[in-house]
Amino acid sequence: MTTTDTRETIMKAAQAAVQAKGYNALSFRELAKAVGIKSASIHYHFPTKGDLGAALARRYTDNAVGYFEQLITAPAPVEAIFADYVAVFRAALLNDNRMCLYGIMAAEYGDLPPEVRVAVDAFSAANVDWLVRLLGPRHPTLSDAALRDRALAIFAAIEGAQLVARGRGDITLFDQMIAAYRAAGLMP
Amino acid sequence: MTTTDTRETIMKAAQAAVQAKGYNALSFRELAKAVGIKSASIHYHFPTKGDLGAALARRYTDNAVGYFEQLITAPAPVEAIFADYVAVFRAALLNDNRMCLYGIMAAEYGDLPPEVRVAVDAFSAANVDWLVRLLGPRHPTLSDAALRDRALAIFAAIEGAQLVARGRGDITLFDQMIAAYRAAGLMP
DNA sequence: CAATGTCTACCTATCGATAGGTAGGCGGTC
DNA sequence: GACCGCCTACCTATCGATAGGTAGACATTG
Repeated sequence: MTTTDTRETIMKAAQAAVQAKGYNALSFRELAKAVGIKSASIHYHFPTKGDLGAALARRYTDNAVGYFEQLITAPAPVEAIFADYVAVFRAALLNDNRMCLYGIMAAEYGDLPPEVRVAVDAFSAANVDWLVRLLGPRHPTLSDAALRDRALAIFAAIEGAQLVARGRGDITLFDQMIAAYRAAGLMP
Repeated sequence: MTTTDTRETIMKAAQAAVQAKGYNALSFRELAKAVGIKSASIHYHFPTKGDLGAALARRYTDNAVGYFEQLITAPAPVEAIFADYVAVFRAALLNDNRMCLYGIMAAEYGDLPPEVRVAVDAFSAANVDWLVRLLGPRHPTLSDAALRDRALAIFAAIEGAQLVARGRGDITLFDQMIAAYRAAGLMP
């Protein structure tokens, strides 16, 4: 197995574990078992747990940014693009009732190594930036600050809906909350 | 020190620790140190960590329900009562950037003992019930189901705002998100 | 072309620290 | 004298991390 393959496999398994049980509950031994190597070999690829956590968050953000970029350049109405955006968060729940990596790491924020924190922060910033770009043309009267507040509020509402729906273990609740947000006029 | 006092002290310290770092990061030794007793003595009051976690969540819900009941019976406009409701979640952030106990435990849901899970679920149910009672008269045209969806969406949005504001370490962001929700018409 | 050195990607074995949990003793109060 | 509240002392399991080694790929050099 090449370096890249194993590194990828580790990150995939680690991300799944964090999304299911949190960063704190991620153990090198369990992770190694899932990958099929020894825990010492994880340290070869990621010297410390903080390195792994930060790499996870960075890759998560990069992947999201890439996909969002692809979405926003598509010749589709804002409503359709936004629906695809929401579907990303919905997909996490569909995947064995897992959380968005950001959401679960944000909850554990107080216990996160500094390098993981900055990587986590980058995800929310990227989402807000993207939402501002998407919604800006739709709200020409809003000030830049008000637009950013709106974007942040939308992002937070989606994260919250995920958090609550996950606790209930019912993905239809997520859909209903998104529908309620839309009905209230918070989202397109 | 009487049983009640120590038990109370343990629960206070435990709640603060969980709200700051999560249930998983709560350790009997650190907790004992904070209280000023030995970890074995914690086990006297709470045989297992699950017992402690469940007791924490139950008390948290009970306290909230009691306070909410007091709020809703006050002769005040819905807007004022709702503002007091939101202030409860704001207060957690003010208290050393901590999370609502529900929010942080919901995020760790996948790694929670069953008895803790049911106690956590009770909190969201209590909030939805209360919000339905508060907002019902305000939305006479909404069906029962739609009203519950709206209540759940409001609760989730507040939790999400707390989660995101906490990551940013900026309580004014929480206020701005709540303002954005209100401006959009999601909340009174 | 063969010997040498270096690199990758793992391994075994172990470290000190800490996790939750338990058995039994000791002093104080009713 | 029984019970309550807390203690000392300990257990097993697991944590992240480290040391040191090895098999094989690959390039370098005489």
